[in-house]
This record gives sequence, C-alpha cells and structure tokens, in this order.
Amino acid sequence: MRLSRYFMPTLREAPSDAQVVSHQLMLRAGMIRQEAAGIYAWLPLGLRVLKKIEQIVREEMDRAGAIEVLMPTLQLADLWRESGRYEDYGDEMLRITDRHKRDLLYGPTAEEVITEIFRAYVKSYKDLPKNFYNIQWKFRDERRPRFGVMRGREFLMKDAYSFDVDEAAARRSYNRMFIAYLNTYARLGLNVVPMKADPGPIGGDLSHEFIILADTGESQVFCHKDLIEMGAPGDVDWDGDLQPLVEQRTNLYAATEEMHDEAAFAAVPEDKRLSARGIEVGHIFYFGEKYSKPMKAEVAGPDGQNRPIHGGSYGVGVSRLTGAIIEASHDEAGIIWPDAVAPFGVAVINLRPGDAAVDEVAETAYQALIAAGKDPLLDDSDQRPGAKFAAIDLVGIPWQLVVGPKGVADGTVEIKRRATGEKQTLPLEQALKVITA
RNA sequence: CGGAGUGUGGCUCAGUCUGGUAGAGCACCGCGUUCGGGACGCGGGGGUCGCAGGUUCGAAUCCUGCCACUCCGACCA
Repeated sequence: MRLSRYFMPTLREAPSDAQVVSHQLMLRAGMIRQEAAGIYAWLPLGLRVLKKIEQIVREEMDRAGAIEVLMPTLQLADLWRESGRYEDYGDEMLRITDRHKRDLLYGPTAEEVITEIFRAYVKSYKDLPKNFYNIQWKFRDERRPRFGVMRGREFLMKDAYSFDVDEAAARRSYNRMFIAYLNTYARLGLNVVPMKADPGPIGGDLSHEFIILADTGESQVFCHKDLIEMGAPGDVDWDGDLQPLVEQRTNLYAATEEMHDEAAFAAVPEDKRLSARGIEVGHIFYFGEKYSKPMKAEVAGPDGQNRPIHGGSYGVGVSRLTGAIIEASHDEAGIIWPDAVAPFGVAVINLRPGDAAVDEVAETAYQALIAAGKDPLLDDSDQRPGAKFAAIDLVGIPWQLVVGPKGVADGTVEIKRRATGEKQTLPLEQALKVITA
C-alpha cells in the first residue's frame, strides 16, 4: 500500500474524550472514529488489525474442531421468551420493533439462536459432540461505555457453543476450548492467565476468564508467576485427554478480585506471588441444561430416550482485543504491534520523494517486500522526515525501512525494529534479509 | 442508574465570572526557503459558539428546558 493513496489520518494530539492509553492511541493512529457512546467506525488501519485478530481466532477455533457459522445480529424476541431471558436481560438489551410490530432485539449473545439451529437438525447422540462458533457484532446497551473499544456497546465477539451428551463429554469440549484460547492469545503476542471465574447459578468449577496482564488493566488480579511463563500448549491431540494440560494451569492459584482468596494466595510461595492489573479478553463456561431444557434441545441416547444436551459457551472479545493488545504493548511514541496482528509488516519510509535515486531504492524495497509477503506500507508522502518517523512510530508498524539520500549515496538503508528501537544500517539486500528472516 | 464535569473550525484549548464586530496553536490551501526524528516566513480558506426558548438596544457570555459526550461508583466479551 502506498501511503499517498491510503487513508491514515493520524493526530498529533489525543481527543480529550479519550482517557485510557489504548483509546487515545487508536484515535491518534486513525484506527477508529467514535460515532456515539460506545459505538465506533473502523477506519482502514483499525480494520486491518481487527481482521487479523479475527483470523487468528478463527484459525484456532477451526484447529480445535469448532465449526464456523454466522448468526444474525437481529434476533426474534420469541426465542428469548422461550429461554426466559427476554425479561431477565433488562435494559442492556437493545429492543427493536419491526413494521409488523414484531419484537426483535440486537443480539447481545447467541445461545438462543444456536440452540434453535441445533435442535432443528441434531437428533442423535451419535452426532455429538458439536461446537459451533460465529464471529459477529453484538450489542449490549451498557450503562456506561468507556475505555474506547474495550468497553463499547457494539463490539465484535467470537462466541462458540458446545453441545454434548452428558457432563463428562461437556468437560472434554470445555477443555478443548480452554487449550484453544491459550493458543489464540499466545499467537496474538499476549501473556494471558486463565482465572477461575464466578460459575453463576450452575456452580461447579467450569468457568474461567482469560486475563491479559497490562499495567493499565481495569481489574486487580492475583496469580502464581509460573502461569505466565508456562506458555501455550500449541497443537495437541484434540481427541485425546486434555485434562492434565488444563489441570497444570488450573491447579496454580489465579483469581480476579471478586474471586480472590487471601488465604489461598498466601499459600503460594512469596517469590511466586504476582499481583497485577489485568484485562479480561475471554470467558468460557459450562452451563449444562440451562438452555437445552427450556428450549427442548434434546438428542436420543443409546437407550432411545431423549435427553437435553449439555452446553457450554465460549467468548472472545475480538474488538476488545484490539485495545487490550495496545494496553499491553505501547510506549511514549505510540503503538507497538505484535507482528501477527500488525496492520502492515513493514513501513518503507522514503525520506525524499521526487529524488530519482531515492525513489528507485524505495520502490525496489517496496516491491521486494510485497513479493516476500511482508505487506509493506510505502510512505511516499510529501512530508518532512521527522513527521514521517513520528507517524510510523505512532501507528506501530513492526519494522521500518528508511530510504534517504544519505544512505542511497553510500548504498545503504536503515532498518529499525519498532519494539526495541534497535537500528541497523545495511545494504538493501541485507536489510531485506533481516526483515524477511 | 446515583454523583461530578464538559460542549467554541478536523484536533488541543483561550474567551463565559464582569454581555458590546469569534481568537490562538496544530491541521488544511497557495508561494518561497527548507528537508535523517512532528521546520520557518508571507498570504489564505474554514466556526448557526450542542439544540430550543427567554431576558436585553445587543447573548459564546445571563436565565429556563432539552440533548450529547466524558469521568467516579454499582454491573459486563
């Protein structure tokens, strides 16, 4: 992409509405535009990041055996009356009436819809387990939206729903999602800690929140340090027994403020105790027959008798992750994108557009990076060097390849790694090798 | 939903107390000098001062009502 033909409206100053750093940086980098409280338009740069996160989430869901569907944003109130949640949900649900005076709602989640789909087709235990997911916009009319896209009213969520014949099978589905989540966050370049969450009315131990650690996180969290260094399991035998992998992580102490147990935390060796700020970026739970019973999602068992399925649901805040990654990865100059989600892989900065020799080197570098699949952004704009450096630092592109008259005169370019600030002056071919390595 | 605050060009803000021809910086347009970490000079364009009433000879400024947005608290991917 050539910057001169792109749309990347950066701001020198943060709009005063934005208080948290990720919100300020997203606005300054021209990623989003606020349209109303908690509702954002995604500008080209922000959309690129959002799509990359979405794709990683998708790939990890697929790998864990979940099946993608796309459910509508608008749902029928009648379905929610079946589950009993239409009245329960309260003012957070955005209710709409169509021209036929039919009650609709903008879905805050999709248990009802997926259960309706499931029960229409699946009748036998032989067809289980099944896990359907969708990546779709949700709307929750929060009393107080804030923190930019981290707490919006409209947000992009990946929600998965598992269907199993009994609780033991449901636990296996839960474990698959547990591992898939760890893998997903690891690919996004995040340190994530699974923490015991409030299981709600169902009870049991099958509810976890996934928290990333960031100094500016909204809640206080407590955990055993080993959890952070443990890393993600990666590809596993998804049909095998995942319980040991899950237990390895759930046996160590980890809790958010609400679930915190001071006595249990005190039992953790002192040098392993970590108290930090965190941001919730995922939540998984098992809810048993909560929806299958009232909505009659039943399958026949081996004995020929119908029984309600055991369900679980698994959410990742995709749009929230955009902000959360920034909270976890930025400096005074701006955003530092992990390579996996960066809007562009490399910025080729032409310091002197119009200078034939400089243009030629910049163009050569640009074409080579396209060929190498590095998705480069060529800054061919007519701005002063300082402004270019500042803007590219701000938007957080992982590599910078700087082509200027001085370097061109002695056959070199400069490359800079955004995360470390480390710079090297090299001949172009070597510079390209470093970047594409 | 309780409490607090803010609405003035795209962005940051001054002006409001004490009514009297709407300002600055950044951004934008033109010309020139510049050009390796957000340049400088000269010239220029752009604002129903959130909206609606009211008071007044005269309202960004005073009064009333409404709306929007932000922050703190209780709840959430």
